Amino acid sequence: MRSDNSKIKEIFKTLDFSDSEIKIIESVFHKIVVKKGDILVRPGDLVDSHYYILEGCLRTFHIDSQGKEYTVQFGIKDWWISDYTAFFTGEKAIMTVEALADSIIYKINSNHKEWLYDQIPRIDRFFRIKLERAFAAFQKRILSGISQSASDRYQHFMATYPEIEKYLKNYHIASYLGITTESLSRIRKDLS
Amino acid sequence: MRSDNSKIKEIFKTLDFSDSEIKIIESVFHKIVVKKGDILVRPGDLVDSHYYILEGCLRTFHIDSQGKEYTVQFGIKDWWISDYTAFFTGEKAIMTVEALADSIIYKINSNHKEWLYDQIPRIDRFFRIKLERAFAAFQKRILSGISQSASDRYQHFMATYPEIEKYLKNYHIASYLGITTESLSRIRKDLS
DNA sequence: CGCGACGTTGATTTGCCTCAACGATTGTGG
DNA sequence: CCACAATCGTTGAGGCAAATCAACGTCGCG
Repeated sequence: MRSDNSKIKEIFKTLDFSDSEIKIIESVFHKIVVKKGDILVRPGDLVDSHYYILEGCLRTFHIDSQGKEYTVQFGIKDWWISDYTAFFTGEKAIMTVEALADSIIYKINSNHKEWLYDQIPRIDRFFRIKLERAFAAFQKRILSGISQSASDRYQHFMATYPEIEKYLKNYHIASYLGITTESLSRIRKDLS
Repeated sequence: MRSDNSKIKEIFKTLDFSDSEIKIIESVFHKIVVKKGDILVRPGDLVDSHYYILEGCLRTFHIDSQGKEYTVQFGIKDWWISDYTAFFTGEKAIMTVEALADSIIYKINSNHKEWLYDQIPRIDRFFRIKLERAFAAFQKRILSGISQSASDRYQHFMATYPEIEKYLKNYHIASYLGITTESLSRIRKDLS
């Protein structure tokens, strides 16, 4: 399968693989095509999958007891997404993972991932580095959350992730910033 | 050196090493003893070290243009600490890492760490798993920050990390929660 | 076309901040 | 070891940012 082959190369574009390694990797990645609005993970699920976004946009969010939504992460092309708390710790999901646009995803499950680490050890390093960068970004976001005003956080978000904007409704952004849609509306008005 | 040897085993307690591996690891870890108030990383530093806390307590915090402090992370026995944004990305530090008590630290620098990954590949996995757990904890903290009131965040923090409390002043906790010391004082009053 | 989802605006309330003053605690030098 | 200063924590009054509640305009889609 030549075309799937090239997708695998795209996922791990910083690594070079032999044909036999590509075969190994292909055997544990599964392509899923989802439509806007589709849900990949629901609260209470056991999350044993990690998702690579080849195309489209997804978000991970939590719904509290009052039904309010809080977005923890957006993901677009070439990002990985899941409910990481559940995926890494084995706890049940408290998050929902939802497609914000028609998307093409490559999915790998937890056991297969561990197996893959054994088969091709430099993939361990690959994911460690991905994780390091994501971790650094989260640290910055925590700092932003405790140190900046809503307006500053909004401007910072828009400047940092301009490519994501086109997939988002205002209420997605508000739920990411931890403010209401009304407040976001007023912030946008003040800035214009 | 029998005693240093045992410390290495403590740092990597989920792994088993041969004597020659222990020698390799010892050669890249350096013990530092710091006093309460000592600074390990300053804003503007190139951060090429990762710190393992054998004993004591440290924190990583940011100082904004008005001189206000925002604590991003505390660390106690058996935690790792640094300015991760700087350490992972190679950017200059925007954080300060400070000892909140007399502490015993084991320090490894970035190049040595990469070298160690090559020498003993399962250490890659060890750090990946550490990072996964830290990442999950950060995701929870972000959610807490955007979804909970200051009082809820305070109670959640105290319940989750009771062992850290004894090292902290109230203003440390306030700077971690993103509130003022006055607000924290009032929250404590309301809860009692 | 008509309905539901989305975004905006206004009035009011609330949670946390700011500024200021004052106890309590800690630590240090005489 | 005490005295005193500095640091830390608490309390009060007032202000501001963002939430809440409510109404209404707009847009996109079945």
